[in-house]
Amino acid sequence: MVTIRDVARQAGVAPITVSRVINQAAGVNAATRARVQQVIDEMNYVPNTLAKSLRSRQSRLLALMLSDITNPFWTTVARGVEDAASEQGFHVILCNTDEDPAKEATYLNLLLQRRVDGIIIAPTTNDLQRLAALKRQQTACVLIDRRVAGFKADVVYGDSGEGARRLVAHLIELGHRAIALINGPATISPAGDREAGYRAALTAGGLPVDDTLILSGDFKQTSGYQLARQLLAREPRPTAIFAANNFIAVGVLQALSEAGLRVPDDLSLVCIDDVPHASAIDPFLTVAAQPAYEMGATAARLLMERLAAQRNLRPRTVVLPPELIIRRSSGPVGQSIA
Amino acid sequence: MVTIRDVARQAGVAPITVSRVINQAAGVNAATRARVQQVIDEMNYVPNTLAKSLRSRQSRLLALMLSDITNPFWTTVARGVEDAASEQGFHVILCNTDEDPAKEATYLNLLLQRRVDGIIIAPTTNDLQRLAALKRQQTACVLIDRRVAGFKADVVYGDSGEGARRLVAHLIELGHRAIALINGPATISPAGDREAGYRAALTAGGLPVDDTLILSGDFKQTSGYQLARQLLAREPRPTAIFAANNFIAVGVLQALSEAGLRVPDDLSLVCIDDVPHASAIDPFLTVAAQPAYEMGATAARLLMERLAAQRNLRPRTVVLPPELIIRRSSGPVGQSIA
DNA sequence: TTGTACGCGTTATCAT
DNA sequence: ATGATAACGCGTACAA
Repeated sequence: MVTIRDVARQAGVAPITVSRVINQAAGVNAATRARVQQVIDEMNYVPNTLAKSLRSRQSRLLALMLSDITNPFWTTVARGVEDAASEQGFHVILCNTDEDPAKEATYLNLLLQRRVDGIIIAPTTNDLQRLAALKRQQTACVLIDRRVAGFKADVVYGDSGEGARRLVAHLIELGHRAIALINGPATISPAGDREAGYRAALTAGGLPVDDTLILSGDFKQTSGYQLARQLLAREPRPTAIFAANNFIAVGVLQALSEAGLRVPDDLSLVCIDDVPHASAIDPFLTVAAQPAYEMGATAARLLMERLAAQRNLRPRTVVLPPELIIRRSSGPVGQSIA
Repeated sequence: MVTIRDVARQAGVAPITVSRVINQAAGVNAATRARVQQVIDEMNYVPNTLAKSLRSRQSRLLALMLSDITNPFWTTVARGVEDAASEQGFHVILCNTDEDPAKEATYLNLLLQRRVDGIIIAPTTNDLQRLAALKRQQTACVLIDRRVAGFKADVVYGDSGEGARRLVAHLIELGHRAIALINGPATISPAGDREAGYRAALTAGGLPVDDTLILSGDFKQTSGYQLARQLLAREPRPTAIFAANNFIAVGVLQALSEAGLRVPDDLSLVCIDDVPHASAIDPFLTVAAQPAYEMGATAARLLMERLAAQRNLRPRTVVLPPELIIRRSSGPVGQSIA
């Protein structure tokens, strides 16, 4: 493998001069620069980022730790992160935690060893302790989608509380009174936000909150499916379901389909996070779409800004608004409502 | 930051001994090992992978270059790669090329500088020259989903030619005779395979091939939408459309929806690659699903196996079979067929 | 403008 | 079983 020394020898200059040419640093005679550049090309010299990083103490490597790259929401976040990062020559390591704290810990460990410059993470739990290693190693960090009380870091999340409020208000406006909530795990902030928004909307609409209509599982299709089955077995059954994310909504649809029920004729369904291509496939679903791409890009930019800053920046919080997408006015409410 | 020397000094041993403890190498007295380990824990020592990689000449870093992380097919591939890699302590850098050769070249360059151990790539074109740098730098490589004639590397792809054949045979069995193909760019091998499968199925079914029914764009929704509109304007219009991938199919659905046409009543639609959650949303679509997760995991394993091998392995090719998923027998053929 | 000397943190090699 | 030395490839600090 060709090294900077080989190039230097061949060009008849010192290694540092080659270094200056590579990094487009000032202080190199134009003629010298041209000659060195030519040798670089001729020899197919490829600078070694590893050595450079070791020396400069920055890897230009970010990590994105999320719960499920299969979910279009996270996919879009990842794209936002990746685009923003590559604009500034950063690379992104992708890590799937699967909501598993053990996996999360293992990854975190390895990433710190690798000296990534920063980590964008959607923590599996709101446990402050789990992120302590980041502080110890002084690795920059941005929380995405999920807040962790007491953890000093930049935070980027969608205002899903507001999204929840508007979705439920929409249902109330359509005449629904028995609106169920199928939520994710209470240990992460968006679940709390969404339940709060749900409660606020009911109260604002003059409706009582029926705690038995609030179910909690995780943010996956299976969970949505199982909890929906529980709801559908009730007598009378709710006339509308608010699914706390897109995968839960898909699970609900699966349960409805099995029960021979249709949306919106038999039951209304709304959720947080868009279901991509839903409009092309079956445009019934009203959703509060979070600006996933923006969330990712914003997180990456905050992180890189922090890395570039000379002094320590104060932790910043960015809350992005959701977009309500009403694909079809949910039509008449089903029969179980008087 | 604590270094291996700091630990060594504190534990009263040489750095190399600490190294042996970290790497669980043989040749360290149990008592010494325990003492060193204790110091490591006390001092919160985090080994520096950068330095390790520089010295050992391996980064335990893979890269995955694909065209669109937004497509569920690629998402699933990515997950397979990531899972297989992390099993062996490798990290994965994710790169979106957007089918843009310039982006691809830029990424490739940066990845080589970073000394990634290997690259899994779905090349934007079948241009051998574009991958020459990989050879020069002797960086291991696995082609995924797309072959490049003359490029000596492991290849993993789905047998989408067979998938195409079976899908079209299915349509013929249902009585269709005017079956259109909306394909991706001819410059990449899966597009060629799918057209070949399409032609083979028609011929085997005793039907003539009408070249005007074969349209080619790219593998994105917009392309599928536009080409579908062209097809629908024809008189008589085809009774079935074979979309060469899932995003094209979604574009077709969009066009159909705008035209007030329904699947399968007015027109049949089949495609390569699954549309996730389609079954829960509207189970009409017959697809030939490629084993995306397996493809990713296989590619990663081939790559890591090659890295671990002492000697040079011959290039290997793995072709994985598609799975035909018939979500609902496509029902009676529309009226435009006699 | 260009160059010399050294260090970043680790491991390979060889020695004890 | 343990250690001394050098080297991986580059950039900083300082010198010329």
